[in-house]
Amino acid sequence: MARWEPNAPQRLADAALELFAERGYENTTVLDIAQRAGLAKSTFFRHFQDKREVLFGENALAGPLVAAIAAAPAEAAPLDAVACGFDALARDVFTPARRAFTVRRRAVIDAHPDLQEREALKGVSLTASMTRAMADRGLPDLVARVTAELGALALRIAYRRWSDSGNTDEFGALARRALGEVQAAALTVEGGPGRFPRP
Amino acid sequence: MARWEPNAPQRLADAALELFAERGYENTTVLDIAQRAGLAKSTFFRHFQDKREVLFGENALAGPLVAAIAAAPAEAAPLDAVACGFDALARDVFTPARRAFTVRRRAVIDAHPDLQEREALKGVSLTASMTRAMADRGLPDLVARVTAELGALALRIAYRRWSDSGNTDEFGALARRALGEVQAAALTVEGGPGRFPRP
DNA sequence: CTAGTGATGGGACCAAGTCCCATCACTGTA
DNA sequence: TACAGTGATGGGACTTGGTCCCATCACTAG
Repeated sequence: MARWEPNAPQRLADAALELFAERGYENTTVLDIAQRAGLAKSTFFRHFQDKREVLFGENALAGPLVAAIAAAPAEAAPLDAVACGFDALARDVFTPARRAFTVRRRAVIDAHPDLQEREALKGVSLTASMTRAMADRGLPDLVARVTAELGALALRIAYRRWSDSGNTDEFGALARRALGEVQAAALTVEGGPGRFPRP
Repeated sequence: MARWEPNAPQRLADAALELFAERGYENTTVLDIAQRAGLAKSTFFRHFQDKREVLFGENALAGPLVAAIAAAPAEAAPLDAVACGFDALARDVFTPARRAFTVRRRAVIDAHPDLQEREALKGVSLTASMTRAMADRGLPDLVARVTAELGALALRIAYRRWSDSGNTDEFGALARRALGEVQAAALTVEGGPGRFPRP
């Protein structure tokens, strides 16, 4: 069924990002956000669990990522399946059109610990989803977990670079590069039975 | 300088854990906690940043861990330095005497998302500390980061097992075992240039 | 005995978040 | 056209987390 003005959640999220960027997260009231969106405070909480969630509500990450990992060839190595997931994100989520939004959002989150805390929780949740996805591919639990941790690390690195206003590479390239770097670093950490730095 | 009744923060933390365990985190107000500790609400916020922090205030993890990693032999492999850190935790923090407390705390945290969110943030912070500690040992940034992530994973696994009421092993043994398992899993993930499962 | 110091008590105050109910726009049906 | 039903909204009352400020208390040094 339609509404007066459609897309209330989107309008709220836009208003929130604007206000957070203008005067900061602390100096912005939920009432402020709702009023700028032309809505009431109670309507805000009908669409978002709390004030922080307005910046994380989309959370369209886990879905495409898990689906693409599941769809990766059965014989693909663990981190290759992760790479398939990253490709899906580059295609469906982290598109060039959304980069400007992400850059602003990044700055807002970096400016307030409450938002960083929520981001940390989202990260844990996403890693758990990746772990399940890898386990569903038949990997032993711990291997799935390590793969997910390494993948999550690469994703954070790539996302951070993509959110950097000075960077114009597309997300797919950044993600593949980050994954390769993490893989190389992991090999160095293990470095066979030897020690680091090698004599 | 002394006070009326000493150890206000400890009394508050004890009262909070009791009340959270009795009636749940949601059904316990800060006023309840303060009154059970024989203090005022404003005194609670003088000792803890917020209601969640009363369960995390100690946070004595990073200090000993970082110090022991720094003190590890210069020629030790990255994960061996991490193992030194775990030994320090077993000696100074996760002592048998504190296990009962940890078991109760674990149950409380597992019962409420707000506390899990705070725990996630503490985890990120601890991983960052480990990353710096490894970087200070001269490791390249990414190698330090991967080492810290793998170490943090092993720590979470060991801590979870140690907090399990059915387990009576000392923390040191659990940590060493977890670290070995994570290392083995990481080798499987990498598995050289090949694929998994290997044909 | 007195002044200084640090911790505490307690109340006013703001904002987050919950709850509930009236109201509005729209839809399908008679 | 009239009317009931549905889902989203408005708005106010209320609880609680969290901040701020100031008076007060216990203890200590002189």
